[in-house]
Order: sequence, then structure tokens, then C-alpha cells
Amino acid sequence: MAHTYQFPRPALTVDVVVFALDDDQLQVMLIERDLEPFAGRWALPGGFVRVEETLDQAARRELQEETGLKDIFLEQLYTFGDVCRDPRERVVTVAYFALVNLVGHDVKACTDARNAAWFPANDLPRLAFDHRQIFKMAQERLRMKVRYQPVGFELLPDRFTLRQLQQMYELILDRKLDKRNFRKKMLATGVIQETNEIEKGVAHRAARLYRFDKRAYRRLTKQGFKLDI
Amino acid sequence: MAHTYQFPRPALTVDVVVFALDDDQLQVMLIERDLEPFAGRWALPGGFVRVEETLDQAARRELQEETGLKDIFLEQLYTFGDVCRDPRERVVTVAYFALVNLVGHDVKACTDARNAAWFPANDLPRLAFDHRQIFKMAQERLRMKVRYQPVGFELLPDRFTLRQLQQMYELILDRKLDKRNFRKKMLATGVIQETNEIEKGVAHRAARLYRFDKRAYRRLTKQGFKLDI
DNA sequence: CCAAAAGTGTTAAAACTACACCCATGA
DNA sequence: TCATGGGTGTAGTTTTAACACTTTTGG
Repeated sequence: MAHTYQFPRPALTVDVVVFALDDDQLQVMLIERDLEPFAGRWALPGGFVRVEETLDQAARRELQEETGLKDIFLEQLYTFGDVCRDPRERVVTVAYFALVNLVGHDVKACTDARNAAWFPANDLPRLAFDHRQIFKMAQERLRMKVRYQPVGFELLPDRFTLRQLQQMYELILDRKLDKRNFRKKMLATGVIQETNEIEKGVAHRAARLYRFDKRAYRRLTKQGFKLDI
Repeated sequence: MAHTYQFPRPALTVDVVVFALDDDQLQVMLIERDLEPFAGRWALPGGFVRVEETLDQAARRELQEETGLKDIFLEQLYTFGDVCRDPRERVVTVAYFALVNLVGHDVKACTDARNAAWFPANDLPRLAFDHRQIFKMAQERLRMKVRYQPVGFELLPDRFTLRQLQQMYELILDRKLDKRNFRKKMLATGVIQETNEIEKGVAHRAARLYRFDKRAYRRLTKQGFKLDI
């Protein structure tokens, strides 16, 4: 590594793929660009990294500024450094993916001038830059990750039914699961706990609500997690 | 994302954790620093990213300049962006990990002035910057990856015995494996092919040599790979 | 002939898959 | 009373883990 460095530097940005769970779809948060290049196109929330903040801080700051989302699950995904990914100049971006449960996180809280909205993950509009590629990698990562770490819970509210949980897996993995086997395996992991509550306002028998056990959750998040769904 | 960007920028580097397999140890390539900061300390090979090259290109270029290694397996690991990780100024580094088989890749080919050497992975000297942390993440990634992708073959020569293969897994995972079960599972994956050759120059019954099937290898590298060792 | 590693099967336990019916509830 | 999803068990199959002896070869 050279001692000094006064050559031209790439610019450095962060971009975030935020996933959320609608009733029946996986959603992604996008921002409408108001400036060139790609003015009018939809893009991932993100922006330039400041010299006095870490990458994670930059991602959280941009997310809050552009979408109002804060205190959510965030994890670094990959760093994209193709030379021409931004037509203006050389820009390297550190991509993140984030998971949020829609209950309790209102995007309308966004005070920024730009337009932010949720889009279904399997029907995104054309995206600016190489954001399509970034999104695809994020989706793939989510699919892989959900199978051996209990991260999926970040997409659900505090209390949830087993059906909601199963639907979440089905949406992420894009295939049907067997109800009985799913329940058996999920309960066997020990990450979810029965509560005394049941769901309300449904036109059929109300399901029991569960919550996840944060202690078991943290333990299994680190030590790996066998959930061969 | 702002339209223009004339604020101070972090510097951007790449660093590479190169693993190799000795007869009985996992080895890591280090470079002795000749300049401040951390002059005299050992560090991961790496250096500044140029504006006209991708991140992967930067990693390969630095690796060749500093260690003579080229045409090896290389994969992006993680980007480290703590504000004070370099005492001189803000430097963000994109870390890579690399795998190389020692046969056919001579580090002595290094023509750079700096001193490059292999160290056993479980007994590294004090490292410069946050390189210890980077190394640890690389080792953890290797451990995880080797279990569901056939990357480990990158550490072995073209022809190898099943014992060598098993030893490799044992070194990476740091535990003993059952010989019969290992052979059964490994052969069942279909990534390795028997050859007609046997090893030479050993003072006991010579073992059959195998090679990996590049077609099956590529297929399984992408589609995932079930090797519950 | 001895040391060293090669090579080879079986069995018991655990995990997985597939599969269908009755129950509780609100409209 | 009907429509909707809640909730539950089993049997057959596959996968896994544990385990020990004979064979081959060079020195």
C-alpha cells in the first residue's frame, strides 16, 4: 500500500435494497430520481459516503433521509465497482440489503422532496444505473440467508401467526410448503414461542399468535441454524 | 443521490486474504510493510484502486505486483469502512479472499521489493491496520463456503488423493472427519472423478488419484451443493 | 516382516416427505 | 349453515452417524 495517495479517487456511495412483506407480496422500496442522469427513473435509495461516517452509518442516514425508515435490519451485501456503472464519473457503491416489517414503519414519514414508494419485487420498473443487478443479488442473498438464519422474522410484526410465517417463506423462496411439515420444523428450531393471544378480525377460526424468542434467535443467528425447508 | 460531488472522498483500497494448503496446515500470504504507518509489520497484500480499473482488476493487479500470484480463485469478501481504520486518513477497503494451490504457483516469482511470505493461519503475527479482523472474516467465510460449494478444490493440485481432500476439509473446518463416510459423500456428489493414476513415492500402499469434474463442478458451484460434512 | 495408510459395508437412529380430515369462527 | 382457514399424526423412505478389519506397498 502506497504511503501517500494523491491520484484521482473513485467516488463512494451506498445503496440499499429494502424488502418488506405485504399481505401477499414481497415489496421493495424505490426512490424516483429528480436529477440527471436517469432523471424520472426509479432507483434504490442511497447516496454518497461522507468522510466522517462509517459505511453502515451512511446507509442508515441515506435511508432515513430518503425514505424515513430507521432502526431496521441492515446488512452489507456486496460492493459494485464496474468502471462505467455511473455515466458521470467513476463511482463505487457499497450495496446493503434491509428488512422491515410494514407495521410500525410508515414510509409517509419521509420528509424528503423525492418520491418514495413500494413496488412488488417480481414486477419492478426499469431501474437507474446497475440497480437491477444489485436488486437481483439482494434477492438471491435473501433466499439463501433465510434458509440457514432466522432473519426472516425481521419482515414480520412482533406477533404473528404460523400462516403468516409460512407465507413469508413461500414468498421469498417462491414455492409452496407443506403446512404440517412447516409447523413441525419451525417449532422444533426453538426460535418461536407460543403466546396466549390469538389473531382478531378474521372471518374464520382465529389463529394463535407467536413471537420469536430473542435469546434463541441471537444464539442461532450466530451459530448457524438448520432449517431445511 | 446528489448530482455532483465535490466533497472530500474516502480513499479506496483492496486487500486480499490468500489461502493455500501446506501438507498439514492452512497458510496465509502476508507482505512485510516497509513504510509508515505500521512499517515492519506484516499486512495483507493490497493497495489503492485506480479510477480506470474494476475492483476485481485492482485486487488481481496488486496480488501480482506484490506476490507474483496470478490466475487464481478470487472472490469479494466484505468492505471495511470504519472511520479510523487507517491513521493517515479515511480509507475504505474492499476485501477479497483467494485460494491457490501451492504446486505451480511460486511466490518467489515476486519481483517486488517487498517481502512476501506464507504464515500458518492459526499462528499469524500481529497485523497492520484492521487486517486481523479481515483475516478472521475470510477464514469464517471459507469455513462456511466449503460446506455448500466445491471451492475447496482450488486449494489442491490437479490430481489428488481422497486423503488429501479429506485433510483439506479437516484443516479448514478444524475437526476430524470419518473416512468412510467422507468418501461415500464426496463420491456421491459427482464432482470428483477417478483417474487411472496412483500416487508415487510414498512408503505405503499408494492411493488412487482423483481429479474434479469441471462440468459438474461449475454446475454445482452455481446451483448450490449439498455436502453435509 | 513391519509400519503405514488404502480401501471397504452394515446397522440403528434420525429426518424427511407425502398425505386428509375434523374443528372453530364470523358472516 | 356455509365458507374459510386452524390445527393435528402417521407410515414409508431416505439420510446420517458410528464403527473395524483386511489389503497393499515400500523400506
